[in-house]
Amino acid sequence: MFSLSESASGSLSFRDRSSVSPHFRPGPRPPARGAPQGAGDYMAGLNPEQRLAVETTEGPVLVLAGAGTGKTRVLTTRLAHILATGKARPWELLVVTFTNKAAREMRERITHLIGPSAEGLRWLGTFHSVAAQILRRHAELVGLKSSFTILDMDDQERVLKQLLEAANIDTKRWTPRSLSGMIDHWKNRGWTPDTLPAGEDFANGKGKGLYAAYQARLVSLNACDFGDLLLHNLTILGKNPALAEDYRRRFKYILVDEYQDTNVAQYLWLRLLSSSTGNVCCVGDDDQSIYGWRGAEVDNILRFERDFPGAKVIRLERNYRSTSHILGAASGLIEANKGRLGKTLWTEADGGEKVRVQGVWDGEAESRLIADEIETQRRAGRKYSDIAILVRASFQMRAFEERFVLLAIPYTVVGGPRFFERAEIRDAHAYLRLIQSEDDDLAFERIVNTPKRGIGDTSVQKILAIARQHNLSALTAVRGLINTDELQARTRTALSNFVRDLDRWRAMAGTVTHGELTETILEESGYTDMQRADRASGQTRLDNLKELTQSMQAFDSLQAYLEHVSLVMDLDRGAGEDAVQIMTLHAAKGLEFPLVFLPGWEEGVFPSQRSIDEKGEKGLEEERRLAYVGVTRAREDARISFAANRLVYGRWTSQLPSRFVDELPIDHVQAESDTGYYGAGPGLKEAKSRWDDTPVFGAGYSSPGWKRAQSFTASTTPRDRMARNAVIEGKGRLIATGDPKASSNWARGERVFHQKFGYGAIRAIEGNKLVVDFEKAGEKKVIDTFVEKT
DNA sequence: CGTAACCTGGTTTTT
DNA sequence: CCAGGTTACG
Repeated sequence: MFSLSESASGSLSFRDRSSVSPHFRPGPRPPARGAPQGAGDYMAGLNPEQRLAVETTEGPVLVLAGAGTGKTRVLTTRLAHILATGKARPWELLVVTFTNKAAREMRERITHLIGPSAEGLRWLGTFHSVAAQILRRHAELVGLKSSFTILDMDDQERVLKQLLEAANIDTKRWTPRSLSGMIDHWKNRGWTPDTLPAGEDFANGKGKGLYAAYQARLVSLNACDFGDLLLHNLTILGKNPALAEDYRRRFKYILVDEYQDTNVAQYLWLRLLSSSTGNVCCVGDDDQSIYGWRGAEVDNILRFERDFPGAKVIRLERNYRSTSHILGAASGLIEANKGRLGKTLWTEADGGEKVRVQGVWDGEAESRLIADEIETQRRAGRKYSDIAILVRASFQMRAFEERFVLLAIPYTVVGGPRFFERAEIRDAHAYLRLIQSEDDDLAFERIVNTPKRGIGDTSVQKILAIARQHNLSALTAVRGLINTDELQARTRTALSNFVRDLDRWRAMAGTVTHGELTETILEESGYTDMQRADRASGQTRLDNLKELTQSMQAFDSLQAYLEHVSLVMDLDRGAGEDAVQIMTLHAAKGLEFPLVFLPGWEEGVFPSQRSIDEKGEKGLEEERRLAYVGVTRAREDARISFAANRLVYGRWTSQLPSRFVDELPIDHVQAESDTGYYGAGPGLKEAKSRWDDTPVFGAGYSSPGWKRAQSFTASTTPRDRMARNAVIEGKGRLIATGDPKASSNWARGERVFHQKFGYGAIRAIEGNKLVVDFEKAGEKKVIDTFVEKT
């Protein structure tokens, strides 16, 4: 499945030959793709701005590429152009992306344009994989061996937990996870323990010390984490100007994809590898910056012209993906953001369907609505794989999955737990790592008693304590402990068997393939037996392990394989089948679908409460960009929905429609509501409210939800009527009727009835929200339009 | 040393 | 509500 090629210098490049569904291939449509090769031909079909972006090779360039404007095409053509005109040779180009998927796609497309010489693009990869390549060459400058291992988050947290415990810090109050987040954040900003600014801290003054201790521990494990790959680069290049100069001369042209998602460390790294007048081309879209929460600085792209004086800015604004209504809705939405460079997307694809906005009673009704619509579309000839459901958070996925299983609609969840994060895969890797490196204490801990060998926690702790005392690795310590009286006889026997097995496997390593070796280890260690005994999920895990041993065969060294796994490997699962795609909005970036459903546009869900609480206006703007990304994924049809009630963590909560719904320009939107929270105003004739004629939900449906909706429909309180007549105001935007400032006609202590919660008394009034003490359901916050006076 | 009750926290996620 | 982790017991 994976092919590996070794370039002259010994560096490795990987390509995944597995086929990928065509819908995962973004790219401009009208100009024919795959133009015939030959000098100049690669330019055919580019529009003037795209052509300019390709031909402006000298000096700093910022390409602002809006959604669906053919960004990848421009990037690859630009590279082809530089190579075809002989301005540089493949190994003189530095090309960085964020994801492996993007890197892989770029390599494929360049290969398509220029042929096999694309193999020479040694410095094309993710920030992290390129940084890892550089770090392996100079590892000794930061105290590592060039064979260092790269820890994932799990390992990282394990180390941190030990450090926290050693420092007698309450790991409940100060969790390893939050410390790991903190350290990550520091590394993202380019701060080492020495340069950590005052004020940055963890656990009341222990932050700096813990950070330093963690770094020291990593060195002793001959390991580094993801953040270190870049941070160590900064240290090495910063302290060795001659070396940095060397790299600057080497990289004649630098190309950066998704520049809006770079963090400070990545920015500094780029600055070290380029001069301010250098040939640096950054491509991005400030409106699609959605990774601020993990350190991305939109500022980097907003500041580009100041950072690189004389930089040329080229805007790609012609959209080849979506209809004008979709584009209009998305553009209107994003206009509400302040900090942006500004772009106006346009298309020649006029008309199409307006973006449909639908309000429903609850989450269940929402999934029912969407599932029904999918079936309708299916009958009309649309493929399942043309349809995507994009959610803000993964908890929203379950409702759809349940519904789809019920109706036998095929679906795939994109993202989710990753193959290499599964316990069984990590266990197998731990065995391999321990064979590879005696120092890998983390691997030792992981598998010393998996499967059970009678080496319990107390024994392991004792071993680790002794190892630390003598400054030895755990495994080395064990070799000694086998022959002393410090451990119980039974434990010693178990340990000595374990060590003997390890040594035998290590001896085998040279004589058999990695796949065979892994199979032998898993069999002889009893690991497979352990899984076979597990009726519940043992078979799945064994299947996963089978897949693992197979994909390993393609690598010619264990070291190469392990590097690939920790840095590069990701599997395209579920691609190719005809199935509805369910994924988060984040996972959808860069993809496109004919029909896109965007459920859960409710305050608190989207925008998510936390992003607003934690980051205020900045967080809100990022959420809005996320909404923009969501809408612009759609080619023909975008459907937004929101529910009035939702089950969150097992509790019913009343929901307000998202402010983003209000922000959609009315000209491009068709709105409907089942609950009356939004309705058809005078100007929205075509969006006939279902209130007046047909029952809210289709006939034949009979769940409690239906009854609730029915009785709710029948209620005629004044506020209900008001709510139904949602109005269009001001500059042609939908305005929610739930006006927080409307004078309340409720009184504290008043008895009310709620369709879902029953009878209760009003405790407090907050704008249009009431805190009600319900007799059965307890205290709840509800929207006033959903209760009646009794 | 292993299992069962209990508790707690709970976006987004790549490398 | 529910998964994962910790504590309390046998």
